[in-house]
Amino acid sequence: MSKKPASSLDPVEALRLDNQLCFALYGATNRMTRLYRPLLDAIGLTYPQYLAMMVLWEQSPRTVGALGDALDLDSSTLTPLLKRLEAGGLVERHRDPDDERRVIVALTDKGRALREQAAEIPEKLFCALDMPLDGVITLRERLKILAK
Amino acid sequence: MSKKPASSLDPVEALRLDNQLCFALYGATNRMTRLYRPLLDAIGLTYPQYLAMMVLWEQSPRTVGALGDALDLDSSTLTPLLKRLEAGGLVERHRDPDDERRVIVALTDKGRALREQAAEIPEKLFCALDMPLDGVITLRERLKILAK
DNA sequence: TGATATTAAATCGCACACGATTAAATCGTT
DNA sequence: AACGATTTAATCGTGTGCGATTTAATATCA
Repeated sequence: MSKKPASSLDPVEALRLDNQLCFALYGATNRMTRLYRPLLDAIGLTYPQYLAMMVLWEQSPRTVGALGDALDLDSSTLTPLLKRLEAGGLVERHRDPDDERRVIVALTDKGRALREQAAEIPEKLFCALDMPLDGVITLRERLKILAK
Repeated sequence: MSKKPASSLDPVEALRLDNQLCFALYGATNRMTRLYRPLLDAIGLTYPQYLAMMVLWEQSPRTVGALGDALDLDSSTLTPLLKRLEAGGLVERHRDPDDERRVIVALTDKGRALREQAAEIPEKLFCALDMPLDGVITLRERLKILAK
């Protein structure tokens, strides 16, 4: 029973894959994306597009910057994503007349209507997760701390 | 105090961003990547490349398929990544003589040597995380369950 | 044996992420 | 007003992820 504590400075042990939080996070993210894919395919969204739509369903219109703050993404990622949502008729983009540097993103009727079709997704995903609710909540809260 | 339980079927509440495990996971993964970046830049690896190298430091050689099982990635992602590691002189790739369908990936001396430089990364990252050790361990174990 | 099925990796196309740079608009200070 | 600094998106290049297809090698079984 001479097992060293998990805070061991032993570099070999420290590098083992099983010990890595990063790897657990990576695997969990991969699985989450796979679980969402069939549900999101049905409404024609990718996973990041779905997250962006959730932000907009909470509040629209929003500037690209405000969207980026909510999603922790910058314009180099968001601009092409939003152009695809625009091409799909879900959002409109136009410069803010009060400050031409800003671009305002607003849901279209079609974008708002999509919310109804998306409404069943969280419940379906929870079932697919097959994890007790309190486990999900604990995990989510710890992840929020990690995400700062 | 009439707050509904978190398992509520109310679609509006269910879709709220704050309630989404997927979003917490997304944010945590983003932050983790940002924390790793400066550490990995110093040894010339990207985050997925670092994960692949960890798998190889545990056991080399391995086939592309075995690497994919460990990382939960398929050849369409791994092949280009491995070619970049090969271009950097960290691994060698060659067909398995016993089964020409397989490709064997093996660390080079340079690839093995990199392990020493990477040895300090987990400790540095743990410090950057600023989360108590038991919190990290609990989180990691719950994520492993999620990743199945 | 020989036709067919299966397996393993590579290839291709699309959609992120993100660092670095660019371009335009606004702000701040004098 | 004027000019440099800052802010905001967009653009560009590199590196993932992954579904779908392709190619080559091996396995299966009539």
